[in-house]
Amino acid sequence: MPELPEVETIARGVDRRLRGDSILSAWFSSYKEPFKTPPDEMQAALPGLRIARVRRVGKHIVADLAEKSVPKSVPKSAKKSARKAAPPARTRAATEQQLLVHLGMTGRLLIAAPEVPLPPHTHAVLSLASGRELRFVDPRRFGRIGLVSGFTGPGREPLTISQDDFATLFRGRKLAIKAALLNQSLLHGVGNIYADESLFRAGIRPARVAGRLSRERLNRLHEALRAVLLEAIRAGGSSVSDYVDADGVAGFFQIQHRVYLRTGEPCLVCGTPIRRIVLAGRGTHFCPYCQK
DNA sequence: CATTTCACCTGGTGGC
DNA sequence: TGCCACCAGGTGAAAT
Repeated sequence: MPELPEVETIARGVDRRLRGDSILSAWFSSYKEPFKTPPDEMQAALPGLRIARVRRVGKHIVADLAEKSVPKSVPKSAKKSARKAAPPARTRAATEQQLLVHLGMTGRLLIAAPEVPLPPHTHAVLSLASGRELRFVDPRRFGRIGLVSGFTGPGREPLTISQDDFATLFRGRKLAIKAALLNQSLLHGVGNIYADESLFRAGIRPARVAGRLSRERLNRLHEALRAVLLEAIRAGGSSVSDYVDADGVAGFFQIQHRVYLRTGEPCLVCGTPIRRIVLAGRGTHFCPYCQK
């Protein structure tokens, strides 16, 4: 399901519910695909960590994990502090762990009570101090979970990149602008829907060579992309709870697509039938009249 | 290096 | 109803 707006919506929902909770234990399925970090490693590392914050980076959901602060009333000094001189500052920042979740095409994060039966294709379950479980479910197994630190994502953020930097990304590139938009090491977070939708709004044919687009057209694309992503985030915000909660998979309240999956239907602006081609291996939808 | 193609999976849909 | 081809919002490895 997930491109930037969906992942943003999910990350916000999980953050609101789980921030401050901590991990008691972790279970992982026996498939190997979903894991970027060996499950036994995660199983060993996760218990005791506190979920400090959950946020989105590109299409990734990042949970910042912190050592559970030890209550001061239990000074361990009596036991061991004498043996090793403690390092002066806890410069933990560099080693701070992050749980990384990529939803692939069909991944879902669910928060449920333990007594709710596990849905089919559940690949990870974190038991939390609050008594709830965070579950990762993914039939197609394109999603990934891993433990990392210092994750910044493969590319630049479409919502915050400047017009100048946006234009620079495509300089000298000979690939189609649509393929460039999908390349996560340039911009991260844009997927097939919002690539098509932003190109439509900017009036640009998906097959145009990225490096040959005028600065003016790139500026228009920059703005169209921001606009459609923000609109989608606003629309998605209303259904976060349905998505994240136990078994409510109501899906997203999506904005109306203007070209995506509208092959043969009339363009909403000029009435010309929307055309579908395959570009960069993906179904690509555009209006042959409005997009030049 | 830049770019393209393809494999990786399961499930839903629509035609026959 | 059953069977089958095709499509799906993702990526990374392999090929070009």
